[in-house]
Amino acid sequence: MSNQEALDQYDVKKYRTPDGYTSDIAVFTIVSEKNADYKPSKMTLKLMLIKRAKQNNEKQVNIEADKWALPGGFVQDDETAFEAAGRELFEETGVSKIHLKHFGIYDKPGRDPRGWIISNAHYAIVSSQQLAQRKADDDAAEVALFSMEKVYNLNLAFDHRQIIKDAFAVIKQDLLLTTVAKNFLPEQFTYSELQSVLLTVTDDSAISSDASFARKIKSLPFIEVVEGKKTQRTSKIPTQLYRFVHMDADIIKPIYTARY
Amino acid sequence: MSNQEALDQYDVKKYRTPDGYTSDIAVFTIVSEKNADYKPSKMTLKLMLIKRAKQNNEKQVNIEADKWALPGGFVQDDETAFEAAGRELFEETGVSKIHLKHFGIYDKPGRDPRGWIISNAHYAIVSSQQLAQRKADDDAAEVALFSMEKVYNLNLAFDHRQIIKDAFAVIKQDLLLTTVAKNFLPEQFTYSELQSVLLTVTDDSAISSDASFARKIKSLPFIEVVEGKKTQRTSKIPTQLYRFVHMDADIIKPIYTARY
DNA sequence: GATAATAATTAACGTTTTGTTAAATAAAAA
DNA sequence: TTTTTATTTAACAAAACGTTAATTATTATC
Repeated sequence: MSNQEALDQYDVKKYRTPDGYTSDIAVFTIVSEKNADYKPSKMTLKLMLIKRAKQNNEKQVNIEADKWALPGGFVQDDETAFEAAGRELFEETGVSKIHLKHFGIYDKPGRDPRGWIISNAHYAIVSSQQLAQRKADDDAAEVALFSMEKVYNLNLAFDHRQIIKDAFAVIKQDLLLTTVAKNFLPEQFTYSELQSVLLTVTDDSAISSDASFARKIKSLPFIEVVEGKKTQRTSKIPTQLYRFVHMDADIIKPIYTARY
Repeated sequence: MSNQEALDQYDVKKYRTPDGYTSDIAVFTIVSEKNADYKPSKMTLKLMLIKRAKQNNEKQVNIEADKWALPGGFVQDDETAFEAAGRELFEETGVSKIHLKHFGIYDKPGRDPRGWIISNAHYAIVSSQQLAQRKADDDAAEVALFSMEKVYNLNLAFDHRQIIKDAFAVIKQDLLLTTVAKNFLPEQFTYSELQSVLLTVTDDSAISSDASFARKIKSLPFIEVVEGKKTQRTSKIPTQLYRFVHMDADIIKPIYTARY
């Protein structure tokens, strides 16, 4: 018998199936408070949340209305959860070509009172300029940025508290173990700009010490000097610019060979 | 209006919903070829696959029959995909309390000819003894272990080729960046046993050099000496045993502070 | 019973990297 | 002209590394 015959016999309704398949996105941005000219700015990692409207598009009372939530929505049957996340993020913020990563599935029975609804969690990295732009375009829904400490005081929808906690853990790990930090930086950056990004998630002394980090950055195989290019963004004296080099494989440095 | 009213108005059938929600498991084991007494054994990382039966439980022609596939099945509406993976693994191998981790979602439209079927990918670590046990109990379905190289020559079901590729990448990364290696080892182990496990996924010279690795293992904060305990499993001269210490937080060593 | 063989472990040592403190630099601000 | 400041280099002792060789404790062999 052929595969086709097997297919014809297959009864798709044999098992109960989910009532919904959704994607949510933890949108991260780094806001930098520029204190003065010729100074590196203090950076803070923030998460964008939206306040759920009282009514949905059909003018009905919205589920989990008035609570803060991750942006997201239902996955269509012609796309993956990852593609849906990209689409929804574009609808919400107007930005595409941003860093987006799937990091987990949230499917505990009862997590959504509407039924058996599965959520795919993603995180995205968007520049604060891009977010500011969106805010100006559309102020229908309330949108705000929260630091890691402030976010847990909010009244959060569904199981978003847990998703957010996991999202912060994942982005912290990725910032330190991969080169995603590049998405928070301009294409060319100074050692202190990269340092500031990393210090939003770590207090490692090898990173926080200027002398150590400025010396170390020159020997990292995934970062290169931009020959002869300097900037005065962060200091009076012209400062060397660096850029990430394209790597086709991830860098994996075993915990068994690190220094402690 | 209350949340309850919102719930009553909510129409669960507004969006098309998936036709199936499944969990698949990449079951890894390490087989060690013991060449002789008083010698460390050569270890190889292998993946367990099952050959899909010609007929399903209802005596119908099975979908993707005769192809090799990851064990798995449908998630029930009272459990998470992760719980389903644990249940299915127990049904399949008879083992519980093994290391199990969700690592991805596979939901590309068309990936399964039966309809819109979403697969949750997990990997599990099972000792080869536990697998050998199962083989003896039930030889109805064909089960076999394949090395990373051999597996890609097989006729694989659905999109399992991609899932397997990703599973190998994830376990490689986890073996080097976390302490999951402990699940491949007895509670107490020699430096060469740990070394052999790591060498199944890396050829890092700091790990493959005996002198370096034997010196280094003593300074790792997540491994401790078992005072006064030695074994002759791997050498004529009694060899020091080590164990992993329980850590409540993951070790994260930034790529920005590593040596290159 | 002496000798060879072997995996684990330590020693030895020159090289590299680190942590730290201090000095040098170059431009702006006072 | 002097002060200020972020960056960068220098200097140097301490730590860690890569490597080769020696030591150890046992089993296997003769």
